[in-house]
Amino acid sequence: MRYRELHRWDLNVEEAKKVQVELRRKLILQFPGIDVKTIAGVDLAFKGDKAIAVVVVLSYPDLEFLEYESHVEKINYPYIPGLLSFREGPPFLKAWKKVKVEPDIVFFDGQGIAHPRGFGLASHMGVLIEKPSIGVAKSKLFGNYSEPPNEPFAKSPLYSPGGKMIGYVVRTKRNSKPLFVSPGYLMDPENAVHFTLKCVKNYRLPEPTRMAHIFTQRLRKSLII
DNA sequence: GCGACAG
DNA sequence: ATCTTGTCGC
Ligand SMILES: [Mg+2]
Repeated sequence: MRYRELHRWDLNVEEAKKVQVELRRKLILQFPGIDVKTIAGVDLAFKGDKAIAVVVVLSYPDLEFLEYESHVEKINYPYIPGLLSFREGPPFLKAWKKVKVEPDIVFFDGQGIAHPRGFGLASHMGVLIEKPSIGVAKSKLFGNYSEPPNEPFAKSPLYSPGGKMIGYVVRTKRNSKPLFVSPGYLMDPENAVHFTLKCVKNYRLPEPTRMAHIFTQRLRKSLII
């Protein structure tokens, strides 16, 4: 699959934040009513000085395995809250380049627009690969919310300090911590939650993300630093 | 200055 | 994210 090279990656904190502010104008927070037949999940693992990126493509709505691609390279950026895409973006894009089955939607393990500058990992990658994307994070980075009831499918809106609704806090499994779901690119909060829940089976994480995480750990254990 | 802080 | 074994509870 292809992607756009809109900026450099070897940037300091100030420059990286500037890129986020400049690129966020390209965001389209509306889902184009397309026919969804495939959904991809993305995740990364780390070992020593290596970053391991995995992309898994599943059929939709059956969620059957279609393709798995990975890429291993040297870690080139530290983890800085708010700048996750500069650490995980480059390895992911190289794995993405190897994908052959076209994904209609891509799930990322992190935030979409629920971000200090409205441009989290899912939004950033969505703009570069020009695909509808959704941010499915396991914890909060930005925003205010009230805890959703302890029932499967319960959800409560996530708001930015200014009062704008930027996503939903979703309970995908009883007695499990909720997920922070926000639209990345070519997506809206309602559809982001819709597709996330349609991809959930008997686990907290939606299948595309869960599968990508499993493969990422499997590859990590078979990797010799 | 202090607390928050995706992975 | 990673370091790490068992243990508690649904
Ligand atoms: Mg991850």
